[in-house]
Amino acid sequence: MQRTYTIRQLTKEFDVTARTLRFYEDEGLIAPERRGQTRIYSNRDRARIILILRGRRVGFSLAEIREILDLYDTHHDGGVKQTLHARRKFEEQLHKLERQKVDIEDSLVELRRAIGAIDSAIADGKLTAPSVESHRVAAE
Amino acid sequence: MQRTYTIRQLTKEFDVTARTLRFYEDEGLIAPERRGQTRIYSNRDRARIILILRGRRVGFSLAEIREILDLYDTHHDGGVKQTLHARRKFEEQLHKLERQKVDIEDSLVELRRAIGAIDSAIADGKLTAPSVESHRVAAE
DNA sequence: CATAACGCTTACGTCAACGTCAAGCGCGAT
DNA sequence: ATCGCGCTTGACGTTGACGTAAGCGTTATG
Repeated sequence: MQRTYTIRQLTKEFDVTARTLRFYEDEGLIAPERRGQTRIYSNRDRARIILILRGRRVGFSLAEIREILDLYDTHHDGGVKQTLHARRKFEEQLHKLERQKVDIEDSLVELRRAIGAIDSAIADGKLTAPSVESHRVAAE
Repeated sequence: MQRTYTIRQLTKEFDVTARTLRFYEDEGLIAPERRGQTRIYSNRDRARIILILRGRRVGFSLAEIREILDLYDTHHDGGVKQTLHARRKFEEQLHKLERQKVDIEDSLVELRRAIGAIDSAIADGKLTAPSVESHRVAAE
């Protein structure tokens, strides 16, 4: 198991640009070490990137993602107050995602219905007629 | 069942600004009629708005949403080619949403795990100690 | 040793999705 | 008749999430 990664390795693995990874660093989402100027990414950094990209795919803003990452970092060594704050935030995200899941399932149902309708129209031969633009429209 | 709506009614119903609805019109997502200058939204417009907002919530861009709406409009009266194009596009969206659903489910699992961990820490009384900032830290 | 290949910083550019004025029109109530 | 309200059309501003170009240092390869 590799311990460290260059920026280039990660860009290829996750299909993001180096600009993006540096930007995430500027925004405080990751903090790779340096050997001189050069960034050295650890497995921890890599794990965070995976979380970031998944968060991005499900529609979280970078600010929200940063907040979650911070909570994961700090809710252990903070006091009760910090921990309860983290719990509340986690539940917020939870509810947001649950709503989103419903939206997605509804959309999936509709899309499958639309595709099914197209397929049965094709099966019924209702679409074998060429379009309006057909060059055979007047023959028959 | 109401047949038409003012812009204000819709902004209240869906909690969006009038600016947003006008913007969607500029972008070709809806096309309400006019009584003079004033926009009159039909049930069809309203249905499209519902689709737009749900699409937005699940992370589609307005361009993607417009494409889908256009497909719903035109794949009926187009020829076979149009219809098959629509089918392909619908399947693209379908796969995108399925991937997204997996991401969401994974995120939900993690969030529930994190919340569960917090809860058991609390139940075990491992969090009753005040934070570092405590005013009683030196007494004992 | 020159020239990629990779890495860095700084800084301006871009695109989507609206927000935010500014200025004006129609119209029902006072 | 004018007040204010709601609606309208520009047009510029803003925010998030990067893209892109300039310019430079380091490593490796023919």
